[in-house]
Amino acid sequence: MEDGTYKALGYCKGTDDDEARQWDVRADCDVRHILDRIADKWSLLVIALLDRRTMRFSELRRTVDGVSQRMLTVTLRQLERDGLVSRTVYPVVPPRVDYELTELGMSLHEVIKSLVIWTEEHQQAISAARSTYDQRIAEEERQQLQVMVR
Amino acid sequence: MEDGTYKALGYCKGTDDDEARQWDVRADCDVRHILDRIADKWSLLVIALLDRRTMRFSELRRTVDGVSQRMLTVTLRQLERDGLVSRTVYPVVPPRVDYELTELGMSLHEVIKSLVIWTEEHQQAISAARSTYDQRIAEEERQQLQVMVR
DNA sequence: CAGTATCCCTTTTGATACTG
DNA sequence: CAGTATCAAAAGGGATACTG
Repeated sequence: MEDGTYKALGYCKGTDDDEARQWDVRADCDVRHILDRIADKWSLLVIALLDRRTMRFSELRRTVDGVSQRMLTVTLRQLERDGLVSRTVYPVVPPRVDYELTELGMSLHEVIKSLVIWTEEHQQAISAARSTYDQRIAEEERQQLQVMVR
Repeated sequence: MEDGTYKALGYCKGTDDDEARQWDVRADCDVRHILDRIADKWSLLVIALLDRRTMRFSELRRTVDGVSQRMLTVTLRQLERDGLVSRTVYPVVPPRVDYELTELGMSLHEVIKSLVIWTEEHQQAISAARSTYDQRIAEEERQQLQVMVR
């Protein structure tokens, strides 16, 4: 549960010949760590689904479909910590907790939306590429066997 | 090494009350699986760094900084399989292999570029949010202790 | 309902050694 | 150089039980 301690510090090295490349270049620690969090399976989905309206925990649990209670809780906590999602607890008898995107979260949502849309638009192309690749590999392996038999 | 077998099939359920939500909604298997691949730490970085020019394996290894040889290889293979990156082997004596984005990869690069830029632009905001959150939690824990002592 | 805490298994990843 | 193979360590994640 404790965070703040990052395992791989191998990233953080001084900038050397940087500034030469286009833009990402100074992949310093902060950006990398934030990207790691955002480029997370569940984070991405939660932000993608939390579009403009609040959702209750159970609603998210059902919507994200496949996420365990534990993972959803962990993910939401991280997003809350990063200021991307706000959490509102209503002190009613069957507990009720609402989640919604913050301003920051909404700006990220736009970007992630593009990513999801890209994926939807190109899933055919990717599937096709995979088939082609798999076939090529299978073919190559077959030929390898031929060679070994001789 | 064998792929094609996905662990969690819990995702893939029929569409029920879908179509009601904004856009992600039909988070069917394909899109989810592709997103999982793209929203990967190393994939993201490789695509981000592979901007418009070819790079050799060793160059990528140095640039991505922190990636192990194994992970870079695995990542590049996946990207190649997905048709996002092309791999060119030169049959020279110290082996030389060039990687570059395909058309498909370049279109994805644009989207990922937005994501990286967003991250760069908002890293301050996120850091601030984290500090605020951590302080709030620490404060709450302190108060919890107070209660328990009585 | 919305969690938290634990246990435990699986997947991921890094280190190391070896090869064309 | 650009991998592949193997193994051990670590992180991720599920199942279950319990709580305010």
